[in-house]
Amino acid sequence: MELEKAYNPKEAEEAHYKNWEANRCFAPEINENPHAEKFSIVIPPPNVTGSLHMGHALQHTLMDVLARWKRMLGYKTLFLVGVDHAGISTQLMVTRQLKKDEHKTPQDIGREAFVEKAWAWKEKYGNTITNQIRREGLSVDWSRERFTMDESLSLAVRNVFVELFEEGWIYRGKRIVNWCPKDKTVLSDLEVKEETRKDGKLFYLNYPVKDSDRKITVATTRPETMLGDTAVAVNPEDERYRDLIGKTILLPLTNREIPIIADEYVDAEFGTGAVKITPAHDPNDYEVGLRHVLPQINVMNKDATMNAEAGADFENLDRYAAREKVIEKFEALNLLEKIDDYEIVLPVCERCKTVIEPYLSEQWFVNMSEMRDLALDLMRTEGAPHFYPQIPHEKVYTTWLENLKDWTISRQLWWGHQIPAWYDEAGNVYVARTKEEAIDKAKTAHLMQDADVLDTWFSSWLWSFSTMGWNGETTETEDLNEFHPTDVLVTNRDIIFLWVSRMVMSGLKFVGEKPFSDIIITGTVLDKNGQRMSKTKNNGVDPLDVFDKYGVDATRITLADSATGADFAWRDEKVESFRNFANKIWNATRFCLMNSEGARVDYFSINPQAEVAEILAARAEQAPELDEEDEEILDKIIPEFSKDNPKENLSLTDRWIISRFNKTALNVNKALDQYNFHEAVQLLYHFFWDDFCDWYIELVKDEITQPEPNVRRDAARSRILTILEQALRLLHPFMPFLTEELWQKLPEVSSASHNDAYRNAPQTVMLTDFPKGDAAMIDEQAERETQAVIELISKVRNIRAEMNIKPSDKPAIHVAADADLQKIFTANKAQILKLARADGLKLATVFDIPKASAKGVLTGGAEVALPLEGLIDFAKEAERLENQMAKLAVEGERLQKQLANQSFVEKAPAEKVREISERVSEIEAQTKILSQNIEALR
RNA sequence: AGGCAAUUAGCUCAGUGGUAGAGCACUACCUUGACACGGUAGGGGUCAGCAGUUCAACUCUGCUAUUGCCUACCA
Repeated sequence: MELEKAYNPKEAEEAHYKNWEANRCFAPEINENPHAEKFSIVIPPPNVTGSLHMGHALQHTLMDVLARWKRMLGYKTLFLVGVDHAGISTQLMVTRQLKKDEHKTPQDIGREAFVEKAWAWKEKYGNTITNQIRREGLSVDWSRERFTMDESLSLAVRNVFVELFEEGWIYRGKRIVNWCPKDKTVLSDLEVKEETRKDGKLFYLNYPVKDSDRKITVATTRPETMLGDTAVAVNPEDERYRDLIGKTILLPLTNREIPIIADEYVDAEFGTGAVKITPAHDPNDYEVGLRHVLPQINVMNKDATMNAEAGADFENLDRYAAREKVIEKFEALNLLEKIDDYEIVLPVCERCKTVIEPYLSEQWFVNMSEMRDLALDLMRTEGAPHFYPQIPHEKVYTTWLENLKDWTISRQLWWGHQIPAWYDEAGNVYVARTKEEAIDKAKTAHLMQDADVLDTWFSSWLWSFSTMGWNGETTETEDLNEFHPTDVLVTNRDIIFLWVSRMVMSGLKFVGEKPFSDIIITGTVLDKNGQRMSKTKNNGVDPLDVFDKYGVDATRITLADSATGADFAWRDEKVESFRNFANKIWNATRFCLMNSEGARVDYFSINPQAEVAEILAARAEQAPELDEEDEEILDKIIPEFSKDNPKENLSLTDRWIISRFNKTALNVNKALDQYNFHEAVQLLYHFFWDDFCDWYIELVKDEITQPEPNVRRDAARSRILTILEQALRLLHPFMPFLTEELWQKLPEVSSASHNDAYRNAPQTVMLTDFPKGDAAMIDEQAERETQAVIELISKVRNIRAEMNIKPSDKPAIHVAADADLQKIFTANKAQILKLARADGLKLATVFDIPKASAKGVLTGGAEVALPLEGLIDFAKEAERLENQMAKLAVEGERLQKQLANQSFVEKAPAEKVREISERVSEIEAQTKILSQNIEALR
């Protein structure tokens, strides 16, 4: 089979995803093992109006790596996907479209028609993000795809609302809330962001005191709110104003008299020490107002224009126009003290960036104290959920819970879950699951449902279990039994409060268990300058562009490699290097396939012990007529070799790569167990590139590429193919498309290593057995011996490069070494000569070589020399050796000093002391050889 | 204002109480039948600064500086 010269991701991506999805490979039911352990992840539901960004790509990659890994390990795996209905965003989109297409407002068409349009919008555009999730290669079970406004999930919302109301945790009340005048809805504290304005102003207004010629100066950033002032407050201890407390102010521009009150809230040191109090337009003033029983005068409409309460001069003016007009009038009245420049921090709407107006209105709230305590207890008693990284997230989470405030859950929107509360004509409220129930309770049919909907988070906080069929009435389903709690949640730190903590609280409250055991908080993907990506800065990197340019697999493994928990700057150079890695894998496979005739992928080819053991065990138990067949298999797999000691059938190089592979597999599993994605990627990268490509392929190349079929060649071909196949499995969770593409091209894979749980499933690498790594196959001796071969080759190459020997020149290699090393070098002579580009290998215990040679020292006191008659520059060679000696001297000196230190020898662990003295001897031995060699050159 | 984190090679980042690592970039050589998205060999770091604990500190502690994030905001 001949492959293209380079990997082309596009085709593979489309074909394989379609195939996996069509064959339902992602559904947990593909696992036929009734005793399989369970593994589940629910995706944080992206916004239905949204599209994929780097943060998603990062988190999705990690989730999919875990899901694919566990699935291959034989876990019955549920990776559940869905989107949320994004109340405000969707409403904005639909409103905009309505205006564009029909020049109408939502009010023009009415609630029912608007909601219909929103559903139509969702059907038409709402699959953008889910298609992008397919593009990413996520192994999510599409048959269980959920939407927060699905019937069952909506029922869950209603039931939860009713339960919390009946228990007294949900209440309705008039409060100062964060009001977005553009979206015309309340927002929770968490949906409000801050924006610093350097061009802000602080206005100083003079308020005349009644029956006096004195004035009190108050400072404000929002002068228009003075129209709603109902008091001026000073600190009770403030000498300057003490005599004025109890007097009244003639509030300019109105005909109101307002009291001067004393309240500790006022900081005498700040500003003028006197504060205007506007209870209907400021949260602090609201509190002051309650304490002093002040009237609350709301001077604004819901769109932040002034209302009739503001007076005829101001009615219908926008808040900013009103601000100017107030200032003009104060100036005209000679009551404007001054205007200072003032850097101001404004609260803005997270979505539309409109400046939030603190606004007095009636809303629904949840008192979270009971649920908060459940979550805090869980952390105290079980340490759950366990945060990765634990620091600092666990502390941030608990601290926030400890200071939890009530949650504003009503939203003045039409798109969402309408609040299940009805009012009779007298204004009494009836909370019920359905209108019928409400009528029963109210004993009248003349009921009006609350017009507001619930915060989108009020449905997504139920996500871990509402997606599995819990709706408050059905509370037990097979999925819940099998897959809840989920194993791990992967998300970013921005929604620890908005979502994570609330999910924990709802899980404990409604299903009596945590929603997930572990939670991975990823870092933020920054732009290449380390700046946060944002639409305003237009510095975002679109993952889809990256997919197009470098392939999905390269992007995924880049993200996994970057996932250490810390923020990181996105650099194209990095994904480029992983694109190169993908290409390396492609070409290594290409090489193996070019030389695959006569070979088969068979696990026993790299573990003949297992094969022999299995056959001998079968022979012992079963009828003797199997014997002939067994002999045949033995002959085929381990031809010509000892059947009594199968390990000897493998060459040193084979034992080495098998050891390296098993070590890598063990460590990759260990890294993934700890969610250490970076470590796993590094292990895979270096195993594949350094061990497999740079050394293993090169060392076995001659044998593999023999043109004539023979048993040794074919056995070697089987081994390299088998190791490659195992490596592809190991890489699969990170690079699903490339590995599938290549795996499909391998010669038939013997059944010996198939994953039993998926025996009736289609042939795909994603349902093979994930290599766990076998400690028994780690062979430290083989690693040491191969290291010696590698060191020898590298040393010769180093000398060649430093002495500028042409590639075409092939000197002989002289080695002085002990008997053991000589044996190893002899056994690998052919490879050494080839890779070092040499023409002969002369082994001896003691050197006897021409003076004109370049020499090098190897570990263990062995020496290597290249005779370079006529080529060598004696002075240059001496200099080269002296440089090496100088380097050793620096290290030796430091270590000598350490050994000379009495307290080091006494207090340091004996092993450490021994290690260092051994190293010192090694350095001394090498130095001696080097100086002899230098001497010989003179 | 309070809290937290970071500071390691030119760049982006790993890492560990016991001789500093990767990728990219850089230098020299190489179009050798898997791969130039490649190969071979190299150069490059007082691990922000100061003090302390320790036989030993890049790693632990404290302080300082710079940067970033979060929380709360005073009109």
